[in-house]
Amino acid sequence: MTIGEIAKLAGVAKSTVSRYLNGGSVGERTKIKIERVIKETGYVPNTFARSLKAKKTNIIGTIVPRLNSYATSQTLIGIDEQLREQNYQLLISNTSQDIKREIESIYTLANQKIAGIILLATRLTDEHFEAFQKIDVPVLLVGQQDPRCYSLIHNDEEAGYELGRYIIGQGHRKIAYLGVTEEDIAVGVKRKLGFKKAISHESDCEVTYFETSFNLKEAIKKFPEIYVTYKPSIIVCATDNIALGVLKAAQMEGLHVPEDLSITGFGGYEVTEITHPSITTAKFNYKEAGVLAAKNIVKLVNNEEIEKITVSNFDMIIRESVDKLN
Amino acid sequence: MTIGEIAKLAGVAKSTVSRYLNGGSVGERTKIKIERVIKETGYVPNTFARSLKAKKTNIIGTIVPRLNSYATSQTLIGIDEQLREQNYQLLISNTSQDIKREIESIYTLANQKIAGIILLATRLTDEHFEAFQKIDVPVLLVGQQDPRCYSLIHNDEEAGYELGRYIIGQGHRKIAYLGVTEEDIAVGVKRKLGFKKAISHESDCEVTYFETSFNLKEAIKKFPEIYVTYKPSIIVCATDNIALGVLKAAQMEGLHVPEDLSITGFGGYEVTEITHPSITTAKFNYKEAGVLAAKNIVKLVNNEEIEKITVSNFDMIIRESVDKLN
DNA sequence: CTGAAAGCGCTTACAG
DNA sequence: CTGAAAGCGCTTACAG
Repeated sequence: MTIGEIAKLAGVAKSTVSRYLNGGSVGERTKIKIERVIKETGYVPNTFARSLKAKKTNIIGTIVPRLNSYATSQTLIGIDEQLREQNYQLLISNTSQDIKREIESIYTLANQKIAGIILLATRLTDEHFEAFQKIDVPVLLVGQQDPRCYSLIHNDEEAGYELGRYIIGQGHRKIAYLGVTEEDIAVGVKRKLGFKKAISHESDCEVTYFETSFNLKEAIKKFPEIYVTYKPSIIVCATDNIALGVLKAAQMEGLHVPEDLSITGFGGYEVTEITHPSITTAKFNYKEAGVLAAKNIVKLVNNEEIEKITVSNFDMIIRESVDKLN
Repeated sequence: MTIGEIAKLAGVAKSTVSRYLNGGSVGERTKIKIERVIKETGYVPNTFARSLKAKKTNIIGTIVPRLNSYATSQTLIGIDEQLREQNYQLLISNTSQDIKREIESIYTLANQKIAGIILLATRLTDEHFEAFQKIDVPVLLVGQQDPRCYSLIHNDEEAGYELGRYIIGQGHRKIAYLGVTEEDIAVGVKRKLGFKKAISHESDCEVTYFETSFNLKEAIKKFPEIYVTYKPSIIVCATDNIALGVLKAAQMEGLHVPEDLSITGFGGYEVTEITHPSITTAKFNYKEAGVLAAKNIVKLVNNEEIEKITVSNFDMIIRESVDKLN
C-alpha cells in the first residue's frame, strides 16, 4: 500500500492524501472519501519515506549506561509512557558503562535523525559537550547537571540533608559515611554535601568518610575496615546498592541490624523493602523523573522554553534499619 | 553530505560510490579515491534513504512485557551485545504487561520494516499467531514454546527436576510447592512437571500444591495460609520473586530460615545472593539466552536454518536457604 | 569495472 | 480546496 494507490482508489491526487494525513486543509467530501479508503485498506504511511523527506523523525533516543539497574529501568518506563502519550517513539541505546560508546551513541543517534536525546548521565567529559555542540539535536541530561546543558536532576543535596537530619534525630553521633568518587557530582558530591550540612549543626557529632565503588560486592569487602577500625553506630551509604552490601556483610559477621549497627541508603530500590530488616532510604521517584524528562525533551524538540534545570523530588522512607538510640 | 557530493568530490558516479559502500565490485584506484573523500568528509549514509529503497532495515525489534525485571534486562543485554557484533540494531518495545499492546507492537514493528522480531513471551494467544502469520517478518519466541514458532526456551522442566532431586536429597519429605497459573507453560507447567517427576520416585513424600501470582507482595500475603495450615519443612517457589516474598513473610513471623523453614526459588536473580540467608535456586543464564536469541533471529533473517527449539541451560545454585534434615 | 537513469514512498512549494 | 511536478538520498538493473 502506498499513498499513490490510496489516491487512485479515492480518486484524488497523492498530494491531497498527503495533506489529509498531515492535517492540512482538505475539503469535507474529499476527507470522507480518503478516510474510507484508508480504513478499508488499512494503509499506514511508510516511515522511511516520510523521514527522508521531512529530514527528521519522532524518535527520542535515550542513552543509558546500563540496562540492569532499578534506576535505569524505572526512568525508562516513565520516559516510554510519556513519549507514547505524545506520539513519540523511544529508542534505547545501551552503553554498558563504556564512556567511549556513550560518545559514539550521541553521534550515531544524531545521524539517525532522531528528534532529541535524553542522556542518563554518570560522568560527563569534554567530549560529551563537544558532541552536544556538533550535533544539531536537543539534549537533556538526566541525573547530572552542567551549565552547558538542559538537565533534570534528583534532589540529591536535599535528600542528603534530610537523611542526615533524620539519623541525628535518632540519636546517632558516631557516623561512618560510605560514599563514592567525587567524579560523580550527583552521587559523590551532592549527597555528601547535603549530609554534611545536616550534621554541621551538631557539635558532638563525629563523622568519618569512606569511599567505595558502586559495586555491591566491593561494599561487602570494604565493610570490615569500616566497622572494625571505627565502630560507628551507623553507616550511611551513598546508594542502596552499597547499603545492601553493607547489610549483607554485617549479617555475615553475625551482627544484628539495627541493634548492633544501623544502615541507610539512597535511591529507594525495591529490594530495600524486602530485606530483613528493611532499609531506611531516601527514595527518588525515577519513574516520575522519566515522565518529566520525556515532557522536557519534547518541548525542546518543539522549540518551547523550559527551565535550564528541573528538579525531581524524593521521599524519606523510614523503615527498620536505623536504631533509635536512647 | 550526500552520496552525490561524495561522488562529485571523488570524480565518479553516485552508483559507484553506492557500490563501494555496499561491497560491490569497484576498481582498486576508484576505491582509494572514494575512501579518501569519505574519510575526509566524515560521510555517513542516510539510513532512511537506504531503507526506503531496500525495503528493509537491519533493526531487530524485541518486545518485552516489562523493563524492570532481572530476566528481561539480562536477556536484553545479551541480545544487544550480540546484535551489535553482527551489525544489527536493537529496538526495544515495552508493553507493560498489556497483551493488547503486545499484539499492536508486532504489527507496528513489522510496519517499520524491521528485519526480525524477538518476543520475550509470557502468555501466547491466537491473536499472537495470527499476527505472526500476517506479517512477513521472522519471529523468535523466548521463554515459551509453540509448534507454530521458532523458540528459545530455558530448561524449565529439567531445572524443576534437579531442584526436586536436590531437596529430596536434603531429606525434605513434607513439601509445599508454590506455583503460578498454568496459563504460563514455562513457569506454571514445566517447572512443576519436572519437580513432580523428581519426587515421584519417593514413596514417603507428601507435597501440596499452592498457587499465587508473580507478584512478590502477593506471595507475602499467601504465606500464612501455607505455613500455618500445612507446616511444610520447605516451600519450593516457582520464581525467585515468590521465594523472596516467602522469605520476607517468614522472617516477619520471626521464623529462622532455613532452620524453621527451607525455601527455594527459580531464576537466579542477583538479589537471591544477598538476602540473609541467601537463596538456593535454579539459575537460568538469561544473558547467554539473549546472545543465542540474537544469533538465531539473525539466522532467520538471512534465511539460514535453525532448530525449531533451542534450549538454554541452567545451573543449580546451592546456597543457605535449604536445611539438611538428619 | 563504471555510469546514466529510474524509482523507492513520501512531502512541499507552486499554480490554479 | 486540489493537482502536477520536483525532489529527499539512496540502490539497482541495464548498458557499455
